[in-house]
Amino acid sequence: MLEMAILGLLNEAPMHGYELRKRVLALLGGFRALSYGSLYPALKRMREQGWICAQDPVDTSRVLPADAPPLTGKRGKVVYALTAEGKERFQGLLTDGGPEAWEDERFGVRFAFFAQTDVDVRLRILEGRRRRVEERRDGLRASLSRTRERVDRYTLELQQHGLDSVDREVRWLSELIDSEKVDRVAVDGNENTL
Amino acid sequence: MLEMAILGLLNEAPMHGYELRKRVLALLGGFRALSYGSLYPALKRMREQGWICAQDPVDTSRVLPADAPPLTGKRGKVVYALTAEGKERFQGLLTDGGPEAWEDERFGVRFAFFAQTDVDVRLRILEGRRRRVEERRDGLRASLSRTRERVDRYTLELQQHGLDSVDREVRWLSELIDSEKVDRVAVDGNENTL
DNA sequence: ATGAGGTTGTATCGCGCCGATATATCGACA
DNA sequence: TGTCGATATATCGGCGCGATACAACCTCAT
Repeated sequence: MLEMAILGLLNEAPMHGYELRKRVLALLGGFRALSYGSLYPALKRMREQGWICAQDPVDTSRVLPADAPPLTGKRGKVVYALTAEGKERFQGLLTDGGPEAWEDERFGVRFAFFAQTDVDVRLRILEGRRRRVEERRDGLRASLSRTRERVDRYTLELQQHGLDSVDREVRWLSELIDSEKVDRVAVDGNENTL
Repeated sequence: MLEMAILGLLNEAPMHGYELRKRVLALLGGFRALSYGSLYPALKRMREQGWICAQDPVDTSRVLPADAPPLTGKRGKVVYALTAEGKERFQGLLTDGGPEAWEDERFGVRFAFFAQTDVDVRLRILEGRRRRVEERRDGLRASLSRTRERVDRYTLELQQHGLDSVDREVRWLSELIDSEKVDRVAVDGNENTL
């Protein structure tokens, strides 16, 4: 969800919408897009919620000539910043390792801010995510082996490619989990190695 | 888009919504989901468009007792079938190799019905798709090499994984394209091999 | 210097799609 | 007999997208 991405980026520095969008796009590495049609409504919602506040300079430094046009727009740059509640909210999201954290929509954003989370939460989310993806993989595998003989080449190819993708994600997650466990042991100084 | 998936499946056999959903899920191999919140409105839209018609038996075979409850629901199974216009529409979609055919949302469905399309359209779509994915890959690569030194491990890992995914899709598409070209040469009997 | 084109920047509209939810029927099995 | 799970239809609120409009600014060739 956008909420966390916006909170996380504004937590680093105040920004206006346009830059926020570019940063989110870069952050997620193409995992998810972010259109203006989502961004501005989201900012509005979050302002109403009290997570963020908007400093609107309207560029009063510029003097308008007397015969200025109707100036219907008069939109100035709006710089957004986190409020105290916003910071609190973001910290809450960081600490939360609940099931929603490993669903498709949230996982990417969640992962992008892993550096600000502690090892236990990271592991919980990664393992939850892996279980989730494994379930999908098994479903796909079953469905594929059931229909393998009865469908045309392209349907097969598509399903196989889908299966390969989730398979790859499982492997990726497993590597990350292993790596986290090594780190944790190094930090814990060896209690319950499992 | 759902429209084509529904048309394509109903083109094989009439079905009711519930089964339609299962078939679409299996067809796309997890590429896209399909919730009831999309399905039923889509069916409604398509009925209004005249692509499909609904045979509603309402189960009149069953005799209601005189003291029957309000029967607020009284929903019977609705079997949907393609109309002549619907078949025409589906054929039109199959023949169309326009740019929308290789965008993310449509490509999966489009590909699932490749068996009913001819080689030239298949090649056009596959090559369009490859160009599209290559663009994204190059953008990602550039962004990654720009920021590589300035971001934390997890952001890097996420972006790298995203890049690997699109890279993999490009390779997949290339194999498919090669394979199509071999087939075409075999059929054409060798004119303009390129 | 002027004006064309590109980038920055804010904002809205319609609509597709999702998740959650409500409701009803049917078969299986205890 | 009752209850559970699968089958089945349908709606609601809300999010996110693509398209679009608008406006200010910068650069660069003419």
